Amino acid sequence: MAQTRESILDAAEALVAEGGYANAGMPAVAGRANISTGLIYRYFESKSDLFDEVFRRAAQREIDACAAAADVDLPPRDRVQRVAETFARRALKGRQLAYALLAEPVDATIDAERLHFRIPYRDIFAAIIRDGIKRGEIAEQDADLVATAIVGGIAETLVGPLSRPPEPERESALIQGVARFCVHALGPVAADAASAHGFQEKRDE
Amino acid sequence: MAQTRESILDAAEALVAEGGYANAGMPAVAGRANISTGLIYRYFESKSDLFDEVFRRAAQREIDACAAAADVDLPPRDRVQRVAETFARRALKGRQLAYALLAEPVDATIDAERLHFRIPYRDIFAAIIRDGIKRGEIAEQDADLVATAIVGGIAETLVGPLSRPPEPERESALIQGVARFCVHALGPVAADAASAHGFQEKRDE
DNA sequence: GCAAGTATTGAAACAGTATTCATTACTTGA
DNA sequence: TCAAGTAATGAATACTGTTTCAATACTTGC
Repeated sequence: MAQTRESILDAAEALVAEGGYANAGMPAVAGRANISTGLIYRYFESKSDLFDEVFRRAAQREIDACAAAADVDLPPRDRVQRVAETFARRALKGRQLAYALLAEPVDATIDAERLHFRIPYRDIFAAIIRDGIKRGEIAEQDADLVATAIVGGIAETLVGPLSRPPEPERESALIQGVARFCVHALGPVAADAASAHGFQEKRDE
Repeated sequence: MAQTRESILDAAEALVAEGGYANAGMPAVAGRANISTGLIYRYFESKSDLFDEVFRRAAQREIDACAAAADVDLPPRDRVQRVAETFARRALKGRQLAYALLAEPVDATIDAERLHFRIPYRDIFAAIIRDGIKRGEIAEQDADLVATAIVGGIAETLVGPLSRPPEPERESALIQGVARFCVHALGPVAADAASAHGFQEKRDE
């Protein structure tokens, strides 16, 4: 029954969202789903098989939300800002799950899944950057590299706060700061506007 | 004998540098150091105790090198660039060890050590940024946040290349790209020079 | 050369989980 | 109601390394 399969996935995700991956052993998943341990193995080859899917589903929701934030008719810098804010805001809402997706130590196999998870983020930013370069609003540069660095920067900035107890009063400043960082990382506007007026970029090319 | 202790640390680090943490079981460490497995436990409480120290020592060398790169009488943006280049260049040289320090999945206890490892890097960048703000060469902003994001950006950018076979011909572009990203992340020069001439920053404060 | 103390050995014990599988309980079509 | 087939159980097992410890070999002071 496909319903049982879903309930296993839901149970596993709920456990991760509550206490992290460390909290999600197979007996615990089974208990949460009101089934026996052994039954899980009729639906999933192995534990990493199961959690690969758990992480992929959770990641996909995040990525969809960011893709939606990117899908607006605004200048590239605004779109980068929107995506960064969406990423950060949602992570701070789903703290434990976000932490598990971003940083919690897990098995090597699942860690591979986590690396995949960052690629769609990178691609969202990279697409915006390429568009910005085409329009002349962002200087020529390696879009993939900068997009990767932006994703890393956001993640690193969030890991600290996510690993500590929530501090709601600081969240808004954090989100703004992260977004600001991302826009800055795009570099100054194309050469005509900035470099002629004192923006120091002599070492960049 | 303190010499035995050293040889254990050296053996453990050598194994990590050759095949990653996964390659460094206690019997392997003992074999490499030409002692018995049990003896390690007269010098170290536990495996994570041992590897905490291995990682700390290795990290300290990297941090010292970056601190030295930061310790020059140059404008803040140049200093950021130097540190970033040093970080990236050294990581690409000591690939396997750098990967273990930056990203390889390890035990939860050792992972904590890895988080500590990034703090000194953050502090190096944060100090430069504060100095730059004081001098008016960098716009007012949360120095710790930006420094954290920069470290995350560098790390994320390196993880991919470090996890794949070396491609020496691309390394120089990678190092330059990373450094460029870091300088950009500092934002435009203070308001008087840039914002009056078209650099878009309206959403930043 | 002999104790007393210290370093070293390595095989065996242990721990924590994932995984299996013989058994039992359902479900369904005739 | 009864088979035949499928879902489900959960205690036993397998596995993967770390950690222990009784036994042994050194070292050093007397």
